[in-house]
This record gives sequence, structure tokens and C-alpha cells, in this order.
Amino acid sequence: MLQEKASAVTDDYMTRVQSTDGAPLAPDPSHLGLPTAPITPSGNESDQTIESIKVALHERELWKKFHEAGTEMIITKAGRRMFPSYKVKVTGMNPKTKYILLTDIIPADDHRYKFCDNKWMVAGKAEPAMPGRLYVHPDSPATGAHWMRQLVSFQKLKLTNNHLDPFGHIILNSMHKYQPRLHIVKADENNAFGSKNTAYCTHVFHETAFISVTSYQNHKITQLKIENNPFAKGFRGSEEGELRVSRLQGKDYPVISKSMVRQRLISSHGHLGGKLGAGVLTGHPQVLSSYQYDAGIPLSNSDHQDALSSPFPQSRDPGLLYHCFKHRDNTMHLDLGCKRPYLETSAGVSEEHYFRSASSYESPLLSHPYCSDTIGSREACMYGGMETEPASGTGDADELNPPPPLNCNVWASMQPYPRYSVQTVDSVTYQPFTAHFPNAATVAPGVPHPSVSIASRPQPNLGVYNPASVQQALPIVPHSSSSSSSSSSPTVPGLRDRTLYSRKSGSPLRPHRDFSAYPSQSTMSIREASYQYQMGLSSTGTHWTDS
DNA sequence: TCCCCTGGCACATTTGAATCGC
DNA sequence: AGCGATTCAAATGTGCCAGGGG
Repeated sequence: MLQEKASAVTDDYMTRVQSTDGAPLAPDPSHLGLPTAPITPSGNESDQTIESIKVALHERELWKKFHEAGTEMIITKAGRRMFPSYKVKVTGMNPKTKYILLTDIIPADDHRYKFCDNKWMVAGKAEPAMPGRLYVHPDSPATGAHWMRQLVSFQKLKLTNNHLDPFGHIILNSMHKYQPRLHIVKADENNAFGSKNTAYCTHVFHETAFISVTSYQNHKITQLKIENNPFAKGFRGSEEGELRVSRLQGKDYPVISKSMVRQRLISSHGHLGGKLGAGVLTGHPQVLSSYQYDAGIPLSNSDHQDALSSPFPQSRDPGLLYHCFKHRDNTMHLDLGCKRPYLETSAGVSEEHYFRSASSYESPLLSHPYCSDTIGSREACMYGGMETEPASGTGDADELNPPPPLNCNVWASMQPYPRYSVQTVDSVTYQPFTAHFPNAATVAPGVPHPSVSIASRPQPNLGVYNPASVQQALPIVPHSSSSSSSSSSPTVPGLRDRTLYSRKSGSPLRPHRDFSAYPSQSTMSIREASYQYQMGLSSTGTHWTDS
């Protein structure tokens, strides 16, 4: 099923970078600035490191509560944070190896939804996908020790429906279903964001899937948000207050008091726990799945049954999905169609592989409970270090490179996604990505770049940041249409011009933010600053490779 | 008319500077 | 003068809601 991507690179690369539809993604490596000479895989160790990385979703139970009710995330023009926020606990990293952690949010299917009769229903075909933007954790790159020391939080990630958003927020369409993903990329010592033979892995927690909205549709979600989000405490109020709110909302649903909500949560939690437990115990494997996007619309490939009784028309396996380039050819297809099950168990998935990399995520109930309380207290520390000083006070403060400044001149064209595919498998996905991208221009020709947003405070004294490296670091590569794979290496005309990053010799890759093109950004607060590396969304294809 | 989106509002938390005391 | 604790105001994050547009 998988096919070589950059056939001319190296055998090693060839065996790892493959498209999901069998079409070469980048027939001409020179377009990507890839070395034509064989790359000596120094990567056995790194691969093993990547493979051993485990990620646990923080506050998973809370996510499950929302998922059961049908998670909704408000998107606004100015950008809105996610709640629950995306936080993970990472283990299994090589303490001394540097990694880049980033997230992106991809369409979960190709449908547009509407909330009708107190449930989500398919309302038509999805609109063209928004520019693919990536949110790079502000601490990136940092050593494994740093990432494992505390909870890794992406709480400052913001969602927007502004297609021209200049702040680097992740752009989404309202009333569409999305799936956040976490990518862990091994960074080379000399090239923070890209190096040859570097591997990456992708983690997907299905309970984090959500439907983007401009205003909450499901009152259950509203209540959950109010109950759990500190910033919404003002709406908790008394029973009378709740009655008032419900009345004012003009909803035709029964008023649910705070206490009722609390009780409901408790009961639902138990119910959910039972379901999940059953699902896990019955061996719902982390399913390998794949789906393709055509013009920004994911195409369903197969049917799956959701283990959770999520209000979503079609939900996925409750467990974590692993994107792994080691998936087999008998990769299962992920059906994104609302009328079909989302996941499908793959008999072909190696049990060994599955359990090794997925079991711990699949069921915290079974093996890996995450100590949110313990690690949660560290979050502030991590962010503090990120926004003020790099891991000050820690033994490896010097391990962190200061967050690069953002250059906002790099914007993606508003082209719809060309066809691309995404595979989710039962294990960690990791893929070597070549470095040697002298500059963005080298990569641009054949590789549309999703934007990369680094939510950290821009710092002076920056070198240059090479978006190409980031792009390479991600499993997102242009995926030619099934019919014209390699030859069709999509191009992003404007990318070269937009890309203002270049690598400064001898210095770590750091972006330089340039807001000149966006006057409105002058009013942007420092806190709001984020680095945006736009990869033409378009582009985009998420490409899962096999090593 | 319905659905969706926008902007302003009130309320709460977070953040950082200013102040104070030791 | 230096450090830590406390205070306070501004910034920021929420959901609510009226109004507008398609």
C-alpha cells in the first residue's frame, strides 16, 4: 500500500518515506533539497528512542467526558483556546536527545455538521480545509529530559475561523469535526528542526476530537466547560443563576443545575469508564487507519465502529491512534464517513507492535494512569521557562534553545488541500526526514508547507529559522493525487516568497518574526505572539511513512 | 424564517509591576 | 542593597446574548 516518496534519496529513505496510495510523493528529491547521496542511517538508536516514546494524555478522563457529550470547541476571529487543553505526559525519550513537539489539527472527516434534535448530524459536505498550520511547542527543541520532566502543555494553542489569521492560530471551519495530533520529532544537535535520518512519531488521542463551533450548540458541553474551566467560573453561580442562564439561552432543554451537572458527570463518567474498559479489554486494537483528502476533504476509506457512544454521528475508537511508518501493508483504513464506523481493527497489525507502543495509551485504566496532579504542578514552570527564560533553575537550562522569533511573512496560500492521505496505525509513527534544506526555497517547490506556530515569546538575537526543516520534521508532505503521484508534486507558488527563513550558519535555527505585512499585529501583545510557519496548506498532505 | 457568525458585555483568572517588610 | 511576600491593576480568557447577514 505504501509507496516510496523520495525514491532518489536513499534506500533507507526510500523504505521509510512512502505515500499511502502507492504514489511517490516527491519523485525528484532535488526539488526538496534532499541529498541525492545515500544517507547513512545513523538512526538505529534514534529510531529506537522514538519507538520507545510513550505519550499519555493529561486529564484524559475529562476529555472523555467531553467526548461522550460531543466535544465542541469555540473558534473566534481573535482565536480561542481549547478546553480541555491539550496536555500530555511524555516518557521514554532519550534524556539527552533533543526533540521538537508540535501539534496540528486535521479534519476528522469530510462532512459539515449541524446540531439538530440535541445531537450532531451530518449537514453536507465539508468546506475546503483551512491552511494547515502547526503549533510548535515553545520549548522546542528541548532535550528528552526536559520534556519528560514535566507535563507538556499546548494550552496556549488557539483556534480561529479567520482564514486570514495573522497570529498563527490554527484555522478551522466552523461546524466541522477535527482531530488534534501530537508530533514528536527528533531534532539533530546541529539542526534543531531538521536533520537527516531524524525520526518522528505521531500520537492521536481520539477523545480529543471535536467539532468546531462559533457558539456552543450542546448545553451539556456548555455546562462541562463552565464546570471545569476556571475562566468560566463566573457562570457557575447559584441554582437561580443557572436557571436564569438556561432561561436566557432560550433553549428548549430542561434546565440543568450545577448539582445536576455534577451528578450527571459522575454517572456518565462511570458509564463511560465501563464502556472504555470494555472496549479496551475486548481488545480493540489501536487501529491502523488511513484516509485521504481530496481538495481538503478527507475521503473515507472504510468503516469502523466507535467504541464510545459519542454524540458525534460517527466517532472513532476511543483509544489513541498511532501513526507509524512501520505499519504494514495491510493497513486498515480509517473511515471518516459519518455513516460508517471510524475505525477498523486490523488483523494485520502486529500484536507485538500494537501492545508495545499502544497498549499503554489505549487504556490508562489498564496500565498507564497518568499522574496529572503531580505533573500538572510543573506546567507553570515549563511555561514560565518558556516565556521568560529557558528552563532557568534547572540543571539543563542550557539545553533549551531560546524560542525563535516569528516571521509572520510566511503565510500559506489559501489553496484548498490537494489530495493527501493520512494514515493512523497501531503504533508510533516515526520517519526519518532529511535535513540539508539550505533554505525554504529549496523545499518549497515540491513541498507545500503547513504553517507552524510557535507560541512563545519572540526573542531578539535570532538567527534564522528554516521552515523547511520544520516541514520536513513533520509527516506532512504533499501527497499527489492518487492518479498522479510523483509527477504531480504539488507546488506552492507563493511559498518561496512567503518564506523568509533562512538558516544562519553555525547557529541554531531560529525564526525571525516579521509583522510588517500585518499592520494589525502591531497591537498584538507579546503574550499573543506566536511563531507562524506557514506551509501551504495546501499542501498538504499528511504523509505517513513506513521505515 | 432559520442558521450561523460577530462583537460587546460581565465576570473570573492570570500576569507582572509596584510596594512593603525583613 | 538584596530578597521574598504581598498587593493591585491590567491583560487575558470565558460564556452569554443581541443583532446582523446569507
